[in-house]
Amino acid sequence: MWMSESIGCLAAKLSNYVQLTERDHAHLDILERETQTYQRHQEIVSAGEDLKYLYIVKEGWAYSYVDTRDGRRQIVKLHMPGDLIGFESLPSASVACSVRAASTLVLCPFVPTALNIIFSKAQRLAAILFAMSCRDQEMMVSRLRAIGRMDARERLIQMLLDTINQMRLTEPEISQPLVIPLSQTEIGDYVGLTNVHVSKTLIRLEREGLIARSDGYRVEIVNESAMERIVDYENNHRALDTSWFPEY
Amino acid sequence: MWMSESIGCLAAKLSNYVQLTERDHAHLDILERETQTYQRHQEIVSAGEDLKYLYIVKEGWAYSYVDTRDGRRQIVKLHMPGDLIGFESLPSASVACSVRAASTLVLCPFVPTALNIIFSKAQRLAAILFAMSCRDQEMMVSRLRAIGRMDARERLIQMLLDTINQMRLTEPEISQPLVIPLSQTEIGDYVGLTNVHVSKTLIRLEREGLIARSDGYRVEIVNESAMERIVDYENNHRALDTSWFPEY
DNA sequence: CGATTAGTTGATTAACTTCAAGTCCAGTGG
DNA sequence: CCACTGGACTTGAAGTTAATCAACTAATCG
Repeated sequence: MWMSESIGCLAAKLSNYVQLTERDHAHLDILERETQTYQRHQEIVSAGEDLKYLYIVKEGWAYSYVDTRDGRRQIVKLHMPGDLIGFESLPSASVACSVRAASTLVLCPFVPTALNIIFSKAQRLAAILFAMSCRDQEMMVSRLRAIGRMDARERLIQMLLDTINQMRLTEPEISQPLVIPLSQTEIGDYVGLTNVHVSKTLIRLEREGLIARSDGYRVEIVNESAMERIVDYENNHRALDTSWFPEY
Repeated sequence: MWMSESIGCLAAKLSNYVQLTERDHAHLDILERETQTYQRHQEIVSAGEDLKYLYIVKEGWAYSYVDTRDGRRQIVKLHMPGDLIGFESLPSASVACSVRAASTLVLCPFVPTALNIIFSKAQRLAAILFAMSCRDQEMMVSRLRAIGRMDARERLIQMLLDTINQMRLTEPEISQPLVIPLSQTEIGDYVGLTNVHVSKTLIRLEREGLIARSDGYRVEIVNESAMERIVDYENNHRALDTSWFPEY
């Protein structure tokens, strides 16, 4: 655990959207004071526990997931640097989704009561957090559409586009091929398919010339616009509307 | 359009969770000042439009949905009295989900800039709204699990349990049989199935003695605990943890 | 070097969709 | 009052998609 000298990860992501004041930065620093490192596949919290911490992703990827008793798993969200983890657990104070490291991972844990200060002393920041929570909902809508109404090929295309666009948030000129630290079983758990069918469908996408793969893990999105047309894609990650934010 | 004398619908629902102050009530009244009535199946907003209003449901049911160009539809949420509509559209200021009346419906529209006042003058209420948004996410997690990893029978069971528990929020001792103002096509769009398969599966649930149906629209949940066991159900709609709320 | 994990492949099976026909209304107009 | 219409639901047959099962390959790691 150490003080971060550089700008925080959440602050970095948020400043893509809004102009942050000194005061905002000061409050955000409170949230990003502590860090904790995890290994790939390490379980960070398990569903059902009492909620102790919320997290900001500093480095690496994590994912939230839910299980059924008989072993089926659904991955709910991917978390990349600057993302917030655990807000769906806030209302009931018990963990709604288990969280696991998808790669080597650095998180900044903070206690929910830290929000107290933000709501009372930094209302504009509170509004920003609210907006991020709403944006999460927007992404869940798109995932629901994909899983509920798309076939395997479309689901994987949607996932790849979501992923690259989420990566671009922290690295706008991202270089291909992408390294996606998820096994095909995990990809299947994300899009609601089996690992076998993911394998077959990725091979199909490769034959169609939409993607290229190398080394087993690297994926290149070869024909992004064709893929966007197939799933009628729209990128959610645009600027924030701040017209309803409070002034200081 | 008329002033409401009685307690607002949102206020009524929130007071199931938290003790609202005079001040909270005053601010909530601002949001519930106007009302607008719609007929069953009437379109209230369409995806892609500029966001003009957020809504609170006063009476009746609505649902949010998304379409694909080729006509597939996914219903995202059901909205019942006291629910908030449209928060997923807030970040981008453009409507993310179309909204339609499922029954005769009364809504209270309010402009997003009204949130400005709540965040700056009623921080505790802002925290409550934030908590409601997080709770929405929690429900989306459960829907994602259902649609991504359950078969038709389990999905319908999950939907029925979600529905009755959501109804209990405003009417704790709800009387069966329930009247669910959704066609089987709409139910299918909600759970990611065709109307044909919904029909067959409901008949199966009826034969199994889990539900009973009458009049075409009425559904009775005959064996709720058995249904809860089948889908490993847990009811999200419990008390709110308010320990992180700001004081006034 | 065996042991484990991730991915691929093919055969079989199960679940769900599609298509098409038919029933049972409630509403409409002659 | 009755024929006509359209919507919602049901039913059965046929077709498709994805799951399951099982065997095999390649890579990694002690």
